[in-house]
Amino acid sequence: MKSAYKTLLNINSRKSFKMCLYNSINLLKDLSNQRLITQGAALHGCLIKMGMSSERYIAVKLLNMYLNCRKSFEINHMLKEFNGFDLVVHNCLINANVEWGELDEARRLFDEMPERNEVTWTALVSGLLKYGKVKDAMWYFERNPFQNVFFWTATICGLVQNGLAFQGMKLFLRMLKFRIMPNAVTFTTLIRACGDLCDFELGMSILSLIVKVGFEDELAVSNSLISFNLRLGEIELARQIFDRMEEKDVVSWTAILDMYVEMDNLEEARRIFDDMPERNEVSWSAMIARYSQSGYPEEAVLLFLQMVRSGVKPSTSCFSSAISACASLLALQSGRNIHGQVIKNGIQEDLFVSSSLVDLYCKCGNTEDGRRVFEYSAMQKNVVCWNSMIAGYGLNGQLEEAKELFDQMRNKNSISWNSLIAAYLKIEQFDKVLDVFNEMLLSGETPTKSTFSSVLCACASLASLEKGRNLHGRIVKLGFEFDVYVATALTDMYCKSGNIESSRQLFNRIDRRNEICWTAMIQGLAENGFAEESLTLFEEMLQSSVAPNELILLAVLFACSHCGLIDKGLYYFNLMEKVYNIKPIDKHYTCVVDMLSRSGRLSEAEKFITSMPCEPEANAWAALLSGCKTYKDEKLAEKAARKLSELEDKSGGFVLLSNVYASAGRWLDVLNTRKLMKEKGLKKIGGCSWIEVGNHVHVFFSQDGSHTHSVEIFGILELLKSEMVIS
DNA sequence: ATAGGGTTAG
Repeated sequence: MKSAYKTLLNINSRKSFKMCLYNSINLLKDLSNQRLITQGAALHGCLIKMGMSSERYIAVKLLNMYLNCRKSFEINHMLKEFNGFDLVVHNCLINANVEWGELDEARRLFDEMPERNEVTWTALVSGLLKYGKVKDAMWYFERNPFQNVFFWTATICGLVQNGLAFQGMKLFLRMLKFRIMPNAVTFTTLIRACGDLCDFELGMSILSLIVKVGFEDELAVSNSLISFNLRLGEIELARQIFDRMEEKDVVSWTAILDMYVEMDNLEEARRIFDDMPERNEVSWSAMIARYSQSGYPEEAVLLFLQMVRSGVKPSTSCFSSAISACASLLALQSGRNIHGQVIKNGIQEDLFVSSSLVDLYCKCGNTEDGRRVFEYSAMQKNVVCWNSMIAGYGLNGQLEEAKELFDQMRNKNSISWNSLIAAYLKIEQFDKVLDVFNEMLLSGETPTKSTFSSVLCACASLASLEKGRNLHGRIVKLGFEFDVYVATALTDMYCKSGNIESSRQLFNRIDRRNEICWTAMIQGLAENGFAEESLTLFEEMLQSSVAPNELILLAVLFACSHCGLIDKGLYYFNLMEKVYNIKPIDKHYTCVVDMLSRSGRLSEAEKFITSMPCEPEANAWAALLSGCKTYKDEKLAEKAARKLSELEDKSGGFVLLSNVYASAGRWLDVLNTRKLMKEKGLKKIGGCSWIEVGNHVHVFFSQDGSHTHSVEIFGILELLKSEMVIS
């Protein structure tokens, strides 16, 4: 286009007037579409010089260009040139107001017009649909006296874009009854509608129509068919269509890029991206988004930087994907830099951009800046923006703020509820999790898979088998039972409530097991005393394609320790770095100390704990101390207790130590230890147990008052005792 | 008037 522009400016008078006029109009259209106002104004100057600026077509195109760029001074100047507003000028104004989102003004113009044509009606109806005013649009639709393909196609398309694919299809049938011939654009819209409806059969009937009318080789039609097939998982068909296309454009290439993403082959997608004959901002944004969504945020940010460096102006989509990638990386500084670019580009009110910025600041622990972005984004914020802010407060444990915002929300969706539930889960207010879940059900919102995974997690923490079973029932009804996330949460819940049999049954029926669900089962078996089975399962996992992780090895070591399989435990521990490439953390070392201490290999345990490359946890010393108690090693016990009291201000170590002294008969030391505890203000925390009756959890403490109804409970107990004696 | 790209929860 640049060369066309140069040629035109260098045009000399020998060229025919008509030719020049034609070229100018096309060029103005391009400049206007690309918002190249400087070049446009220069061309305007040339046209004035050549005495062509008041030529009717040219003048209209110039007006359109200035409207597109919202240059009010030039717009007013152009409007003065026209003698009164005729139909065409009026249509231009309506289109521009729709573009600016000034719907009321567009409607006012429409109502004022002395005469209207099909363009006027199409502009108004498609404008209303663009801003979601479906009812109003359909009111005008029924009253339009002018019928043509453009009008019908625009309306069908508007309905589809508002998520009303079925209504769109119905309108298409009416269109056929009116004997209006669909064109290629109509068909691309219809194929998209079939994709929205996930209806392969319907898509195929539309395709048969396309072939019948002879549009199957149209570029846009083929492109829409590629994405239709991809959406329905027909990867082979998508590929076939792409391969047999004679002409391919950026859209085709960008669509086929998604095919490889669908096949989990990001390297190949990247190769397509690098080898594409042409790229535009959409191709860039597609690739950046795919990296970010598929768990490769570093690549997403790198590609974004490469895009900026290569001089392509990032679109708002690129910005939101790049910011989201920074959020996953917790890269606050890079995120701030991009935020600066956002402000420079004047797109801080865009809801996609501001939502991802809110998320970025909150994920990085800065809810104040998050709130600032939230406040300064668009006046009419959408659900996503609100949800990001609520989830952000939740992530940082600011429950009051989250709840307040949640209560202010008018249009909540399931994610809003899930965010609040997750927030309570995070601060371990498990009862609140269940309360909010009940409120959610009462409000009529349908729980999703992630709702269940959160609520089940709360049940597992409460070891509330009754509620967990209840949820399981709902899950079965909704058909979520074998979703990996839900099934894992269920498995974990049953493990934590001691119902290992149900866990096993569930686990065996999960087909695509990920590392999280293996961890849950291996850990659950180990903690419930099925250590050997747990290790067998671990061996089974090693045979599958899932690689072990930190947590699984922790569970494995735990199992070995509880099974007395010390050498096996040490064997796995040694494999961690060498074979599985996992650097042991303090928790793994603690496990090994525990393992050695339990079996009485105390000096080995001591050697191990002192040669650790990282600082031992307090629990490691506690494990050693506990071993000392079992095997009556007072000297080592004193050392361990000292270390333990240096690391944490809890009573556990002192209690253990005094027990060690007691079993050795050193009563004076017992007294001294107790005294020391008192001086430090430490008190032994009593154990507690609980039982669930009906909908209520009853907690019993081993020491004080124990239960609000303990007098009655003990009374009944005495009564039962006497009954038993009598019978 | 169209086909390809965007944000939030687990």
